[in-house]
Amino acid sequence: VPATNLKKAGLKVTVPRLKILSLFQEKPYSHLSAEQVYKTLHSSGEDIGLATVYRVLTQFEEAGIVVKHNFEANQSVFELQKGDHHDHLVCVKCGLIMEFCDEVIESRQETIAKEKNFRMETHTHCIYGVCENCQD
Amino acid sequence: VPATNLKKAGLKVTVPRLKILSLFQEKPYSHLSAEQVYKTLHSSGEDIGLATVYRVLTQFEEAGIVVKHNFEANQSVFELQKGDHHDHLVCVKCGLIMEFCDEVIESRQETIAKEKNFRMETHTHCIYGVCENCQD
DNA sequence: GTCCGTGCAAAGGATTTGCATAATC
DNA sequence: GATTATGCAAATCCTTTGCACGGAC
Repeated sequence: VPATNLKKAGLKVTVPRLKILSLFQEKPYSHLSAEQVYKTLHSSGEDIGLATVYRVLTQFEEAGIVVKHNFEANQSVFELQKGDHHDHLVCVKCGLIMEFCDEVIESRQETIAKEKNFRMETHTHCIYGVCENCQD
Repeated sequence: VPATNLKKAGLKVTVPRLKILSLFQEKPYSHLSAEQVYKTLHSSGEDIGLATVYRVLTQFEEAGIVVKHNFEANQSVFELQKGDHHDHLVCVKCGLIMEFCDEVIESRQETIAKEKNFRMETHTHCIYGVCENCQD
């Protein structure tokens, strides 16, 4: 029901928006760069401009449909906002991305922000290392 | 003793490297972008090219003298490697960066990695929000 | 029909690189 | 003196923007 999701977000239903949203919904755990989205669509025969991909991803982020991460300095990646909050484990060998969520950490963070009179809005927490398969 | 630090890292002692290292050592808690380093040096009368600033910062990072962060998508910031580990709070209004370190969070992380048979190497943890001064 | 969305090409900003000169050891 | 570093300008990469056309409602 990608069309419904778009309407709910106050976005007109257009081909680029539908295709991009479907791409993320088909693989809810994928973390894609704008370039990857662009190339994937093109290899499926879709003729969607890279500028449009950037614009749509930005709109999706503002609408809370996707989340943007800057795991690496040179490019951002996007993943579907699945409703839950979670953080990431990233394998530095194979690029595998796993998710985790820990209540103890979540509540400690709030305490820390409070202590510093800081109004927390979001946070990112990413553990880098080697996944099970890459440890041979 | 910036010159000693450079030699220990296997880097020739040059004016740009000395000046850049001194800048970080004078303010051990500063988090500076390449552009900020460049501008600060110029307002002190130093004539150091921006390309050199980038090259030196990269070398310092490889030598473990500074740490690079991608808090924001569009530019990286660098801070002195002080030996300790710590994480960050970033003000989304004024860009202020504060540091924190929490033992509870640190140990929970290790537990999480262990549960997933993941060998943790590093991690980044960044809380975004509004600092005391920007809350008016 | 109006307004918003898109594609393309050009612009923008951060970072990197090529090359001749200048500095270090 | 040989080698490495620097400065400048040009190049590169990711991302954004201007504009005329096409599509959604």
